[in-house]
Amino acid sequence: MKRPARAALRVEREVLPRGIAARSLSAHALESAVDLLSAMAHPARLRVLLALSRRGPQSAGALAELCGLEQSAASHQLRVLRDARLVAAERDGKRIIYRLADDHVAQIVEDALAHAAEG
Amino acid sequence: MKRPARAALRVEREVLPRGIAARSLSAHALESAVDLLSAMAHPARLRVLLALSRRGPQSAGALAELCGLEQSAASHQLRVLRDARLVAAERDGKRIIYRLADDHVAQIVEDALAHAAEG
DNA sequence: CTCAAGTATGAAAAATCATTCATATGAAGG
DNA sequence: CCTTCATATGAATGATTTTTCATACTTGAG
Repeated sequence: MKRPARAALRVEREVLPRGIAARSLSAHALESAVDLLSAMAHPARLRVLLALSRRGPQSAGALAELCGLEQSAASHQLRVLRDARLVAAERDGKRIIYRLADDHVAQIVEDALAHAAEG
Repeated sequence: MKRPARAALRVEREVLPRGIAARSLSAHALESAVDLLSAMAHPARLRVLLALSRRGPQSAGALAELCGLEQSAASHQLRVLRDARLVAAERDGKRIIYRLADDHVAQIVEDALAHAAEG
């Protein structure tokens, strides 16, 4: 650890009723970000996202098998991911094909893994 | 059932037929990533990270005020962040100064917010 | 040594989340 | 229709997290 010893120590007594951080970005954006992260913060769901990221769109059943999940469990997790708009679903005959909602999702997943790999 | 694969690393589940994910990603890395994301996936904690990212190192008390948290609550959340190694703490007199553990953390926070802002 | 400021900790209640099992829906084929 | 495959849903239980309150620790001042 390094010592700050500089201006940082001076900053604390500013009059901020409820905090700048609380206001400087919309509460909605922060909530959305939390929802996004919450949806990713689960082993099975992260696996699903990773599988979609690396192998492309897959059916619910294929994802279940790829990730070692029971059918029902997979479906529940996929619903969480869908609700959080991390994945999109499309029916194809009997199957339902899932894909990542956008590139940003893959980006965050990869960043998180990269960070984890370092530490 | 799972069968003994080559000893070595303890792989919790191996149900991926010829899975890229199975090989290229250790179960440990995935768990670490989940821990990282879990620690960020909370409104108060994300606010703390954001405050640290945008305003630099702060004392526990300053963070509490910036984020609109009670002392005890802030301390509990800071412990979660510390345990997950997202922040580092350093004592300075009576105060304890927190800072982001590394740039990767800020990166992920900003990515998540960027994504949230879009959708 | 005593006190106050700044922070941390522990325990218990409350809230949220995960897992499982059973059942329901919807699509295609006979 | 009836059956079967593929997927979703709901309810119940168990586990984990959050929140709050009270209290303890540490440091600098006097």
